Amino acid sequence: MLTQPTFVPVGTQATVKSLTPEELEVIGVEIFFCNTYHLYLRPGDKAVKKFGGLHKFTRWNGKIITDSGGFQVFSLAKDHNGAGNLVKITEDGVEFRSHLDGTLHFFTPEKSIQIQHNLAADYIIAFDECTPYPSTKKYAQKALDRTHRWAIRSLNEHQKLNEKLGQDLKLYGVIQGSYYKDLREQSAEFICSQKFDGIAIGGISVGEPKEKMREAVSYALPIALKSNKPIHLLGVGEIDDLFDFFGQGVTSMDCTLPTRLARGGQFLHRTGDAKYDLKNKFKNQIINSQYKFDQTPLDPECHCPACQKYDKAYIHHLFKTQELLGYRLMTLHNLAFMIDTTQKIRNTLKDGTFDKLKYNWLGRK
RNA sequence: CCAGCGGGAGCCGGACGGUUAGGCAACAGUCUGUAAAACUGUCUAAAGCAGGUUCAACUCCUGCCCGCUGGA
Repeated sequence: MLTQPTFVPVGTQATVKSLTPEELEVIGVEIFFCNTYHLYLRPGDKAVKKFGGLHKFTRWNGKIITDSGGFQVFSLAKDHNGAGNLVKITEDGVEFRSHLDGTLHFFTPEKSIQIQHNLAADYIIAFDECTPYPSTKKYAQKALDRTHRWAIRSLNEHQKLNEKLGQDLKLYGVIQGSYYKDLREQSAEFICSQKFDGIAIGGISVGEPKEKMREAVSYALPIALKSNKPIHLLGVGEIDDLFDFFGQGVTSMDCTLPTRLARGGQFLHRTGDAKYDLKNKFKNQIINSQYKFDQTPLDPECHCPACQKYDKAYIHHLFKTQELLGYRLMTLHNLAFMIDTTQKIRNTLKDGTFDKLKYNWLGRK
């Protein structure tokens, strides 16, 4: 299991977009996140199984964690550019309409776990329902109870398959409960009482104000910590989040942000002793005209291959011209920035200077 | 010199006797378990020039100017 603060990049379709596994290794990535729903649709979990699992398929020597498809219960249910509702939730499971061709698919907790065992990542996640923000308490309670029943079904199926297939995958249970204190506590108690290998906190970063997100975590985290199991935050990863949550004992978090920001043209950086700027949040747009003649690296202190060799003017140009290399260099850099920052947090948590580092970065405790 | 076609934002360009696109570029912003190399916003002005017809002209007519193509 993961034992120290780890940032987990997202590689939904068995690839961290634009980078090779070798490049991930170079910048210090230890693990990335794949998605059950997407890989079930393409190339199909059976196909991946035939290839010998995700590690052999991708040639990635590090760790892999797969999400259960639970987030898609939330994501595909949202109106997306006028597209209709693609999911239907029942006690037994969730009916998905493929976003690719509209075909119907039904995920039960058992099915999600079966797919994940076929994909054969190192860590897998119980099937849950990620409730939207805002949700009424009545609905949040109903969804939570259902998620708990699904948790047990996931756990049972998982234990069965580990035994049957001679695998040793580790399973995370997911705490839900929306933004209600008692529900979060109730969920944390329940999930921690089960035989999960790790505890994930989900249903956060779904469009709520950041304060709300911190609150939701604060309800569940103290209980989760008592379990002495690794704690994963699902879908969290702004720079301040790394400090706030790793600092409180969270073991890992995954987030699409650094890779997605990179493709959107925003680079993460910290120049000198700049305090956390609520406005720019350590990021800037490389396509802005101010960088056209800027011959300094994205971040002068960064040791990633992109920063060692290339300057902003060049990457600015690559983005202006929509050249593929631009997306690659920016992704490389943003991930390296996340990994390096996490490494600093690891180090200072060990030597007792974490608070100082955090204050230095964020200008607050 | 003759003929044909054409002249509209920085560029391309549809339509149309009324209220009048759209795209690109430019500039800025947004993104937290990826339906995302995406999305949003700003720029929203004019019709080569001079007349004419009309209640109303970018649109129809005349002349001139300029460009492209073809022909002498």
